[in-house]
Amino acid sequence: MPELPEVETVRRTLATLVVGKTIADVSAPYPKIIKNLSFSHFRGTLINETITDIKRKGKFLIVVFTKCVLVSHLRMEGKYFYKTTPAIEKHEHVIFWFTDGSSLHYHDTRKFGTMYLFPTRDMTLITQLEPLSQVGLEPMDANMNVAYLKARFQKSTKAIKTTLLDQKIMAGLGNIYVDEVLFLSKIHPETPTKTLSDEQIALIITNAQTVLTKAIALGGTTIRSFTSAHDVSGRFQNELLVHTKTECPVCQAKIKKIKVGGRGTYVCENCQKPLT
DNA sequence: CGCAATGTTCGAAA
DNA sequence: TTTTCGAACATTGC
Repeated sequence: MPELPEVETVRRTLATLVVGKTIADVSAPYPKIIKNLSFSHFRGTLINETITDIKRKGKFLIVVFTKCVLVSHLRMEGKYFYKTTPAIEKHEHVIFWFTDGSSLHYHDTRKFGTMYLFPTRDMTLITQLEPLSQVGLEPMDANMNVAYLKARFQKSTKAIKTTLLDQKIMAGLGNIYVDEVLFLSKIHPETPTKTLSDEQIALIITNAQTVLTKAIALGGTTIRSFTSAHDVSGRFQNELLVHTKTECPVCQAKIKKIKVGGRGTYVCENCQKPLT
């Protein structure tokens, strides 16, 4: 469940469940999820730590403890399950056990997710280190504007969809929302990035803000139900205009499914003018 | 059996 | 040297 709105939904849900909890122990049936430390160092640093806040930057979840910070990326299928019974299920790779007997289980069928633990709570410092240092401005950031994107679009011959999926440039959009944003902006996903006009760049920013804000308000998008029960399900899937669709809601033309940068892409070639 | 899947990264090719 | 492209990561479900 991972584009910005889904991660934000997880952040909000988790905050109500685990802020104030203290770690009694940590186990990791699949420690490869942890990237910057050995599991024993990870575990040793977290034991006795209390969660004070949960933040987010782009698609990264940031769990703030008393003296350390956990940065977690869900990639394609990462999920957190809060439990009051100790059973460990299949695909749960890292488990945080709290002193009150409850626990937080990181579940990820494809094992693509990542975790980084920093032994400090200086966010200014952590933000300057990998992986957060690579995160670009979010569409709703006060500093996001046409000049910022234009400077980064300047020399790129890549398809605009591929560029918008690059988190170093603009953070937050993933495969679903980028299709929606380009549809609303009437821009074909294969348009070479550097050929976009200022007006089109402005449209991309406005529409990205609109789409993400609305998706957050609706708790994100839940399409394709993966294994298991408990899952934070959103309602934005009912608002999708092109992604997963077969007919354009504006002109009724048939929506095409193409491949852009290796990703399944939905486009109305009547509303989103193809190149030349 | 083959392919695609809400993501990112790394090596090879251009 | 820099940028682009596609395979790879690991697993499941259609």
